[in-house]
Amino acid sequence: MTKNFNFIEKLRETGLRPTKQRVKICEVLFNRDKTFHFTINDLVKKISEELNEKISLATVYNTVHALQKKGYLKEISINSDKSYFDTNTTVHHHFYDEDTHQLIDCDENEIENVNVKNNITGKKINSVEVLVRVASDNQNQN
Amino acid sequence: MTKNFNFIEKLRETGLRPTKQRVKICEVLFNRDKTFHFTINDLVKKISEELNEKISLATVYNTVHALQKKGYLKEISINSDKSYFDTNTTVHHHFYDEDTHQLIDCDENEIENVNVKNNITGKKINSVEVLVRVASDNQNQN
DNA sequence: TCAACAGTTTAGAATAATTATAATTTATAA
DNA sequence: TTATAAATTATAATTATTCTAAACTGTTGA
Repeated sequence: MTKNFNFIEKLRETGLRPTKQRVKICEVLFNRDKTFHFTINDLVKKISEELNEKISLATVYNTVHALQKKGYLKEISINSDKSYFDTNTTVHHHFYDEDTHQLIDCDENEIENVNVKNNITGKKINSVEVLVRVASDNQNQN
Repeated sequence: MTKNFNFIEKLRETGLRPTKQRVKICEVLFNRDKTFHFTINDLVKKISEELNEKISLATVYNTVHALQKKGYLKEISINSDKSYFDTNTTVHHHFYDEDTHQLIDCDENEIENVNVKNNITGKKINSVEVLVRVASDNQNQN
């Protein structure tokens, strides 16, 4: 049950013109139960799988960045060769599975509040986020 | 006072052949008081500034990765367009100054131990690291 | 309703970081 | 010293991302 109207409204509210492509990208991103973690490549793949459509790479980049700038998406740095995005835009923590390269949200109560006792003078803290790297117990040589 | 012998020994110990280039890179990286945070580009620049030498880009990449694999360097992900490395290879936390794009080590006592209460089943925790993003108080529009 | 215009999309070129290749050179063990 | 395995190098290739300029589309207001 796809409620595109939602997205059209949402996009309009933030001053993004609700074009066909943007609405479709929003469908793929936000019509989900769970948070969606993805790279641009994942997203392009999903679009062609789920919608059977081709949206130009440039448009996907533009749209994702537009959504991010407007606060609908959050960029997450895990490794340096790719950008990950997260549909959960709140400040929250992650597990990163080094075997499968999967990113998993931490439940709020899985990590205690992190207490930063000192800060750089003259600066304000924008976010405090924890990355827990996990891997299967065996393959740890070399 | 450059003690290359140290590096020659150290490299040899871990099974890295102490070539001219590797020893020079080690000098630049490890003959410092403070932890050194750098991108490959920073490093290449430092090499040509401090040693007045040109080491091929490929060699710098290879060497940095070799050092990293052997545990002399640690890779850190802040943003996705570049790899940062850190000569402090212990598990520790960082401030990232979003204005200047500088990475700063947290002192051990600046952040309380992070308590991860739940883990992904079947996986073991490799590291738990905090990134505190800071920025100057003003420029926060858009 | 429709014209006009600004904002979008698009394919493809350009760029930047990184990795691969293959020939040459070097460190080291015998 | 010499053979050989490993390292270095310049350069090409690759990959992720951004830019560009032309074509297209959503929106505004006459």
